[in-house]
Amino acid sequence: MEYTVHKLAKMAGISTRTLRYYDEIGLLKPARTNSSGYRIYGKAEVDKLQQILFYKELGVSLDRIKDIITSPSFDILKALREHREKLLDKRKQLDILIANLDKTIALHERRGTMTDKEKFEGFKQKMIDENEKKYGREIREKYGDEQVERSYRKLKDMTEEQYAEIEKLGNSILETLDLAFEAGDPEGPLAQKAADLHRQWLCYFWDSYSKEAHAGLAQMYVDDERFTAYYDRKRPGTATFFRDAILIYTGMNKQ
Amino acid sequence: MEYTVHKLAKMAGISTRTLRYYDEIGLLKPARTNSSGYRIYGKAEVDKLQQILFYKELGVSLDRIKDIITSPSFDILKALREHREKLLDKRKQLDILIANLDKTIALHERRGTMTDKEKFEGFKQKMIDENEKKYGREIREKYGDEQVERSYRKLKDMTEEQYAEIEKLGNSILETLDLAFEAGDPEGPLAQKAADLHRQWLCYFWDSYSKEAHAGLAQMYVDDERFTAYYDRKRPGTATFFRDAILIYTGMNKQ
DNA sequence: ATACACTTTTACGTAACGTCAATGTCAACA
DNA sequence: TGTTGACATTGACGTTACGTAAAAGTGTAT
Repeated sequence: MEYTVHKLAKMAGISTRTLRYYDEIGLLKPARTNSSGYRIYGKAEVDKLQQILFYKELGVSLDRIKDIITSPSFDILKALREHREKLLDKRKQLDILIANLDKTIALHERRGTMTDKEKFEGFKQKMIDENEKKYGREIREKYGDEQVERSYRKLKDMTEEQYAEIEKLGNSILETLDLAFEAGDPEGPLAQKAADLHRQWLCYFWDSYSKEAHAGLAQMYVDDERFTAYYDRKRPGTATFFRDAILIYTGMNKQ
Repeated sequence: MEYTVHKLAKMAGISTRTLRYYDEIGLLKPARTNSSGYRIYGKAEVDKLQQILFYKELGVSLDRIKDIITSPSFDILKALREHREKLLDKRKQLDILIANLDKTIALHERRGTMTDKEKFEGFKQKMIDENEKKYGREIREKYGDEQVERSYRKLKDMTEEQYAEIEKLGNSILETLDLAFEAGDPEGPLAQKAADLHRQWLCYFWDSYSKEAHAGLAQMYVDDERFTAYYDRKRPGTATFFRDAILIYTGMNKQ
């Protein structure tokens, strides 16, 4: 059975242009051409086209498809696995984009409905964005994408009162921590109060609190110089002191 | 503060080419050019570039960004929502691609580790079991216990090469059938090729082939909803189409 | 004979730049 | 003051996988 471009294209559900293109790049050449230069495809070409379309459906580039179907020694499995990795990366990127879009849409929505709170909302969004930009990777690596997503969603859904509460809490932590640092004892009541305030603060962002995660975050405050700089900005050593206090608070200090 | 292309590009983390391109398409024109034609950007342009990059991060096209930032009446929310929908579609497509890739990789892996006799045997046994569980009774009723026993024994005794061949045949049947169904003619070459492949496939299981049995099985593909569901999973009507093709192939269509 | 369906090659357009190439400008140093 | 090196300009081609003409020839039916 022989086919002209039109027939083969219709059968395969593609355009004649595509067939001519495949001919042009040497992916699928016709069996022969007739006296008028018309392309004539045979059975073998139909099979080959089937294969090509199969891999194309998987999102493989024509270049790679060429490798796959022309050289029999080509490591198909490896190529497919690599391709899979690429697709996974792409999807991750998409997820991030969608999450950001959601945030942006929420921002615009609120701006449209609540002109009064515009500034407030803007600030919240900015805080999310900045947080993401600064610590996004580390936090994501340590706690996983989902945890971060939930945390952000929680922040987005907060009421103004809750937000004010968080801010107040944050200030309390710093004040108490300063006093505690002056007292010098991470086991003392002030240091333990600071740790407890910090736990409360965390609970605004985490939907499940665990001593282990709390202790882990405390360790990060010491390991990551940006956190350290933040807590040490008044007096060096505060970050380490705070970590010790939290380790004692969580009971994670005895390993 | 005024910036030349290089400075602004470095500050924003993009290339100078990008800035020139944005100028070219009228997305971001410099505040002025100096006597030598150098592009000079001011504070307003910095802000605008920030906006542009923000929307770009969201995956919005430069064309749309232009709309968004140039006309203040542009319905940003609507545009963002539509964009979100597009991204969701894209992700869905990606998920399907990945799932198909997984299946394909699994298939190739099985073929690759075919030398490992254990896995091969295990899979063969699994196939027999599944077959027995699914269709055992019907097949036994229609063709008798002995026939089924012989068929299973045949499958168990197969060599790896034969087994791979069967798998390949099975896939060929489905692929060819799909194409044939699109072509729409059960008498056509593709449909008849599918029927012929199916006969070859059957001959791996039956130790005596007959047109009558083949036609009978084809009818069962339509009568039994599980077979129908299998062949119709892509496009409804495929099972019936396949039966018709086989009836023509076996010459059993004129009763 | 004419209409109509189909074929061919050639070539530009797509999105968002990367990457030369050829040429001009500016600040600094010997 | 001349030269060097870093920076600027415009112009143009390359990228993917075709879509979409345009111009011209071919096949078949009426």
